[in-house]
Amino acid sequence: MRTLSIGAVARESGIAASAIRFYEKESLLPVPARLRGQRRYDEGVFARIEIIKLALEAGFTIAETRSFLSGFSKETPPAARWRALAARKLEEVSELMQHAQQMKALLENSFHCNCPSLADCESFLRARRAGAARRSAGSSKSRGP
Amino acid sequence: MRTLSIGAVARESGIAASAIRFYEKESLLPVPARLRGQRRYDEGVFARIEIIKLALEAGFTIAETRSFLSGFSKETPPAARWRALAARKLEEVSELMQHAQQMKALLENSFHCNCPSLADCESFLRARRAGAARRSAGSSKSRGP
DNA sequence: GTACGAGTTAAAGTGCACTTCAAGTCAAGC
DNA sequence: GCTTGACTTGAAGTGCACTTTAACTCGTAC
Repeated sequence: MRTLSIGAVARESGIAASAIRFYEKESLLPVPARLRGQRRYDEGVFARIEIIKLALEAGFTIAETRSFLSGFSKETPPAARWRALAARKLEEVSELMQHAQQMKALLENSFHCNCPSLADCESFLRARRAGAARRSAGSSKSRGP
Repeated sequence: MRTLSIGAVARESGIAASAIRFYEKESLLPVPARLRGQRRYDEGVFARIEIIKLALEAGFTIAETRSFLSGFSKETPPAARWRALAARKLEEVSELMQHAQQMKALLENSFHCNCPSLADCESFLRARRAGAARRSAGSSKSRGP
């Protein structure tokens, strides 16, 4: 059975060895077996790393990602806590997507619009209206990813 | 004509006064008029702040947001540079949205899935396949917002 | 046997987006 | 006149996600 060094995992997963060690220290990755003092990983580590990447890229913090991962493990003692986190994060991710969508529209429009000023820009006004609607509905102070 | 103090703008826009000063220092906001040494804003500042918020929430850095804003102003000398930035950012925002979408699916699915381990989880495997497809197509190292 | 490359550690450093602090000015209310 | 509250400044501090550094150990190749 093939086991991999940290360097091999770094190359194949595309994340730095220092980041892998950091994730291990932060308990995002399990402490792997050792061969003469060096970490040895099996293929399963890639699945874990993919989730970590996904979560971090979607704006989860390290602590949240840890919770998320523990919510997935065989033992889920504080199921309620995990569900609450998931629900909250689901909202945040949805918001993030809305913002990204608006920014995307703004960027796309800015190619074929020559508004003299921001205040006249159609796509910007649309985005602003959407933002205002969201704000009046109940909002958050969350900084994106 | 109503002019507003920094405190009023902070309250109405929902961003801290310290952040407004910071944005001014970073040239995201124009230097406003002064009344007895204190900043006086007109209503137009809210439009500007909305774009700044949108851009930052969509993962733009301060420097990129500055470029974005200058791309919108009456004078756009380095139009090519701006278009290049916009195109690049458009890609990044699209990627961000994909990641967010995957994470959303993962979160939603994790409510009614009781996978014994990550490796068995359908929604996770879907996400992983999507990720792998993207990776092989050409990728980035961008950290989200 | 020694140079090389890849790994190990704890601790310090980095970049970003702000916030907080310390020390001050100013106008209004008591 | 003195307090209160909102503002001013530059400088230092914060939290996060890593990276870099320094000093070290191994196994392999020459």
